[in-house]
Formats: sequence, structure tokens, C-alpha cells
Amino acid sequence: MILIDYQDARPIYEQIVEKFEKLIVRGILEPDSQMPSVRSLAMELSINPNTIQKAYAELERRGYLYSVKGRGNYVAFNDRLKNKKKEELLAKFLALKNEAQELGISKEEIAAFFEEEENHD
Amino acid sequence: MILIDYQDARPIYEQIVEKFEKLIVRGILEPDSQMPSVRSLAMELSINPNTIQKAYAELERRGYLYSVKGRGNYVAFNDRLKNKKKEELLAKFLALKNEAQELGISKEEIAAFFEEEENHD
Amino acid sequence: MILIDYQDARPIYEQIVEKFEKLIVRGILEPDSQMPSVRSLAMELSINPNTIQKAYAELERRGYLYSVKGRGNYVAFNDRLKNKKKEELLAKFLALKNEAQELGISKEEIAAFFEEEENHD
Amino acid sequence: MILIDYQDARPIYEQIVEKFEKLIVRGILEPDSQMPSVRSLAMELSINPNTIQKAYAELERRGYLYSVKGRGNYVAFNDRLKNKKKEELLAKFLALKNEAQELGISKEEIAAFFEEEENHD
DNA sequence: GTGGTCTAGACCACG
DNA sequence: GTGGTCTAGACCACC
Repeated sequence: MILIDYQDARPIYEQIVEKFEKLIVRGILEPDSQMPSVRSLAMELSINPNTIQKAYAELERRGYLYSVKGRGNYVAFNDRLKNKKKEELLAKFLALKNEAQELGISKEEIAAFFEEEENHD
Repeated sequence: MILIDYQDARPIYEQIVEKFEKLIVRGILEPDSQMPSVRSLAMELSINPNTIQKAYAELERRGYLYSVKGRGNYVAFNDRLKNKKKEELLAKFLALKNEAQELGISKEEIAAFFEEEENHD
Repeated sequence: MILIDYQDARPIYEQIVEKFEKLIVRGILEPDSQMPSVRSLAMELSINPNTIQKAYAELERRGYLYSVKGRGNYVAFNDRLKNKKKEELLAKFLALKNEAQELGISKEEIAAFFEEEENHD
Repeated sequence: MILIDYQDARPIYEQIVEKFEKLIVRGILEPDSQMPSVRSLAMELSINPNTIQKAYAELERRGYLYSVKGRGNYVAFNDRLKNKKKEELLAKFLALKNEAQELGISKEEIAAFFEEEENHD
């Protein structure tokens, strides 16, 4: 389910965080379903449990997980979080649009690009 | 011309690289114009010359600079580089669009967002 | 009567302790009335009986319960306990007031806040 | 400047976080002043650098610190943060007031208690 | 068994 | 020198 890319410059725990964030956002991991245990996932990926722990702590901080001592970690994606994620994405769109305009790419060019890609799918 | 934000988590040399990249892409620094010398810029920003050196080396690697031994560093922005930059940007757009669709945001919603923002400028 | 919040970071037994403490302090559970048995409550909440046992032991330690061997656990709220609880609360108020003053919030500001909230109820 | 209480049930890193939060909020540590380095503070308190690291990371997350790689950690308290802290405090006051009323303590009783303490200072 | 904290020791990037 | 990441191994509380 999770693959670590050791060529990737980003720290391992961050890769894990983002992989799980995607899985949760896409709904592949359903709310209230149990996450793999810190130890078992560490074994599976053959990395240190502390690294998984750090990743889970960050996911909890971001609201994608809640942990119950002695039980495990559980998925906690809800509508509030979904909207937050949506806003983040739209903010990125806006930033990118501004950058594009500075380079002299018109709004029409972007739109055209969108339509074009549509046909490749 | 260049301001370092110490609150920014990114390394200083990277901030400098991106600032100069923007200045060059926007045409504020014209092709073949001379860059400030490593030592003078280091003095001006009161940081280590090694940091400037590293930034310039990275800019050269990316093709935005060429250095002439004993004379200094010069801006090297051309059409090939501009197109490369353009493609990078459009690739980012596509990635973002895919991410948005996975979250269930429709193409129309993005377009609507664009129009809306247009009026705020 | 008791609801466990698994999103709550606190251990389950502690949540149970505090819920019962509130119920007893407010007088919803009357003195000398019988508590649900360890096993029945464990069943009802579908958690481990050990967890209930631990919660009851803690409640007894704090003076809110007394247990009769072979018969069950009974509520034990009295005036002495009520005064103790009152003092605890006032001590918290004082600590909070001190903290507020260190931040530069005046006594008047707090009082004003109190009045304001009164109207929202 | 910082003292660890090993009798305290709370984790060491959390004690450190709260101590520094207080020092920063009270203005004892001034904005943009340098924090002790991870290693030196670890030596001074004779605890592991990782524990300090964790504390500093949490302080950064809460906005009280910013860190510059290769340079150190710096205090980052500003007005926005001050207001946030203020709101937190007032929310606590409200919660406490509600709890007191459930116990049958009147607003007047609390006010009287405040005045009384005033004279002890 | 579970998560959470801590230590000891190492390596890397940054300046 | 600085902060940041990672490993290995230990201990605790909780269930």
C-alpha cells in the first residue's frame, strides 16, 4: 500500500504522511477504519517504528487520524477537513495562475491546455 | 533587490535562487547583464559568501546564469529556457487538476473560481 | 448515560471517571444509589471490564464511591467532598486570573467578558 | 531558566514546551532573540537532544519559534499569537464559570473570591 | 497486543 | 557549529 522512495530527497516520514493523506482523501481508507499498527507497518517497510510514529503524529495533527492508546490509530476524515483541503487546492490554483501570468501565459492558453488534456484521457 | 526571510523554513541559498529565477524570468534582469559579485552580494545581505556561491552554482546548473572566469556571472535567459519553464508550469497545472478531481472538484468549479478571483484583483 | 469519545486522546477509564464525577457532583446520581455493575457497564459500552474496574477504583479513591463486597458499588457524595470540589474550582480560577494578568488582561476585561457572555445564554 | 520536574506525570518535552511558552508570552524571551541550541540545552538539563528537538518542533508548530537551519531557533511571538492566546484564556474562563455554576457557585461568589484574593497580594 | 516517550548514537544539510 | 532525520533499543500506560 505504501512505497518508500529512497531517491526522494524528502524525509521518509513525510513521504508516508503524504501517501496516507492521499489514500484518506480519496476515500480508499474509510473513516473510522483502523490504520496498520506502528510496529507492523515499521516491520513491513523495514524502517524504524519511531519514523512511523512521527508520521502518524503528523497525520493526527493534521486531523486525518485519531489515536487511542492501547487500541490503535483510526482514520478521521470528515467534511470539515474535506473543505479545508478543497480551499488549499484552490489557493494553489490561484498561486499557479499568477505565476503563469507573470510568464506571459494567458488565461485562454491555460483553458486551452485543459481542454486538450481532456481528450488524452 | 533580494530580501531574505529568516522565518521561511527553506534554506537561504534556495530563497536566493528562486528570487533570482523570478527576476530573470520576468525580464527584470535582462539577458547578458552582469550579476552582483558573490562577495558584494554576501556583504549586502550579511550572509556567508559560500551561500551566494551555492546559489549562483545552482542558477548556472539550471541555465539562468553563465560565468566568465575572472569577470563575473551573467544572466542567460533565452527562449529555450522560457519554453521549459512554461512546460513545467503547465505540468503543475495538470497535476493540480487531477488532484482536484480526485477530491471531487469539477472542472466547472475551478473555472468558476478563476472568474470570481478575476474581479478581486 | 455514559458515552465514550474515541477521538478523545484521554484514556477511556479517565473519561468514565470524569463523566461519573460530573453526574454525582450535579446530583443526577443520588447518594447511596447503586452504580451499574462492572460487567453490565462493560457490556453496555462494549469495552473491557478491566477498564470499568479501573475507573470505579479511581472514583472510590477520590471518595465518590464506596463498594460493598458481593453487593456492588454505591454513590458516596457528601458535603465534605462538595467543599473540596469547590475549593479546587476556585483555585483554578485564581491560577487562570494570574495567567491572564501576566498576558496583560485586566480584571475589568474579564468581568466585561463575563457580562457579555451572560446575554448569549 | 528551565527546570524539569520528574515527579510530574507529563512528558518532559511537554514541560519544556509550556515553560518556554510562558517565558515567551510574558516577554521574558524577546521576539527574534536566539533560543539556546538544541544540544546545549540538552546538556544543561542532562536529557537527550531529541527530547529538546521535539519540544522546539512543537513550539514552532504553535508559532512561538522559527528555526533556521545551520543557525538556530529564534523567538517569534507577535500580536496575532497574543490575541490567539488571549482568546484561549477567555474560553477557559467561560468553561470554568459553567462548571462552577453546575456546582451551585454563584457569579457573586466568584467575584467576591476575586476581591478577597486581591488583598493577599 | 497497542501507542507514546525517552535515550544513545549516528549521519546529513546548512552556513 | 547549527537544526533535522533516522536507527536501535528500552520502558511505560492502556486495554
